Amino acid sequence: MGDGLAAASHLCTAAFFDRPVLAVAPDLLGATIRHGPVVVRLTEVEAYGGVDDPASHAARGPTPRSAVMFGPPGRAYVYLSYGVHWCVNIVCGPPGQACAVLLRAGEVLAGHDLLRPRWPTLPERDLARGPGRLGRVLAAGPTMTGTSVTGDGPLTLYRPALDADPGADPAAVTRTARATRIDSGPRIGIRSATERPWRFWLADDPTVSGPRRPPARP
DNA sequence: ATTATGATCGTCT
DNA sequence: GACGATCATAATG
Repeated sequence: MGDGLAAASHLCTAAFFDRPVLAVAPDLLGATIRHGPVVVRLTEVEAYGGVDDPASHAARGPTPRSAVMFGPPGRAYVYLSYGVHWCVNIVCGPPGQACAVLLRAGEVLAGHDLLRPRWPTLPERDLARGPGRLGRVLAAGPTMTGTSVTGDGPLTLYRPALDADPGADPAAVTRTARATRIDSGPRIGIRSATERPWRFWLADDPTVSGPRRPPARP
């Protein structure tokens, strides 16, 4: 391959996403997502709990927009944020639960030739820092909604390089093989269910968009 | 460094 | 017609 992906070229399977969203979300940290020549290592995600989560777009049942989340896991849900930014989620869990993981930030590993001319002054660590900018470097758009991220669509997700056993059962892909600590805290930019610490990030990673320290324990 | 504001449009009421 | 799972820019301490 020659682009640095060799150590991380294990596809995330549909079974990887067919687990509780609170298990999938932290397991996506350190994973890489690719669209064409652009590759990003994920450093920050948020879990959304579907029908039981007031902060989720799926909270009030299926609508034309949220319908994809009610379908099978491993597909992309792309929505327009504030009329400006296209943000990427991955559907998780069994059909009907409408759980998803919002990809919030990452480190660009490949594709600089394409990206750098378009944002010549943006600091390296900011290229995919925040869900809007991450969606931007991935060229996310509405037509991506419903496409699979397990190999057949424009977006492809690869398991973390440190989870290197190709035959491992998805349920065994845990933090035990991970070198980096994971922190968690409240999700960003929402007004309900703010008590749920469902935002996850790689501790001390400079590409994380929000607060990099977990809230103080009372 | 932090804070304020405009942009901009699909989605749902 | 109102409201965002946000970001860039400008103004201010």
